Amino acid sequence: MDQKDIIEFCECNVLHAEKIEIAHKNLLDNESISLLTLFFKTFSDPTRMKIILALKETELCVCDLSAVISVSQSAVSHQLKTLRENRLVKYRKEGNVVYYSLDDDHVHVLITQAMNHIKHK
Amino acid sequence: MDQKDIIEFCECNVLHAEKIEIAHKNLLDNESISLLTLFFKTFSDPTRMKIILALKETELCVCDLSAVISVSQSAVSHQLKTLRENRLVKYRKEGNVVYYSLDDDHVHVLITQAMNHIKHK
DNA sequence: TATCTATATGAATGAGCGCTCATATAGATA
DNA sequence: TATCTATATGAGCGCTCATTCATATAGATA
Repeated sequence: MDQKDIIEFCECNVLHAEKIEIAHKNLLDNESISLLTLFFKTFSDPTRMKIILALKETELCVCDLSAVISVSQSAVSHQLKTLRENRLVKYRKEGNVVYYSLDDDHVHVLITQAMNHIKHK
Repeated sequence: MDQKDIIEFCECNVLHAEKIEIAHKNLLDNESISLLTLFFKTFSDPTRMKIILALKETELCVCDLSAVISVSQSAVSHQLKTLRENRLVKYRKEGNVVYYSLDDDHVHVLITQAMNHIKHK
């Protein structure tokens, strides 16, 4: 997209060409934007956040998770599916019990940083 | 909440008391969970993400933002309101032009880390 | 094989939210 | 003062999604 196309989109006239050019360089392609926002969306639900926190140190079966975070088994299963699809949890089966654990430990680094950000506001 | 209350919530019986205790210690209070998930939710919308990326190096007026990310002025204004309420952007007025900038530079550290996480999957 | 149990999943529902459209507001200028 | 411009905002619409409820599935046990 060149400068002319950018400027023609806007309905007003107070455009700052140099700043726009700088800003434009920091944008990402649509696929990256999509991946990024979907990633953050995974952390934007209380039930999923509780699951991730609960799994910080130990694996848990679905029943354990349901009990610890006080959410119905079905709701937990639905959210585990989302977390699985986003590769944030993995699981192992033992009989008909399924044990879930974090697929990526350093996810908690992100959460901790977010927490610090909130506290300092 | 004591162990008994936790266990009574669940409808099945495969509970692992020791693991549950460990998991329970890592949970946060409801207010912290709410703050955390709301924070992440702010980053889960493509328009808001584009605004944050565009403001990485330079301030921009609403018109610039609208042009750079190819979103209507009204939609940009609505999302800027959300970003303002979450203290992620600040603004200064000059006449009837409003210049927005990031209120917290190290937000980009979080985004970069999320990006790395996605790439390594 | 028949049943019990742990988990998964489809459908339906209701709440949240991002957009558009119309309009309000505030500052600048004639 | 009257109008023009940049931005803000309320209402309404359509879509997404988290939950519940009912049921399916798979492994274990009798």
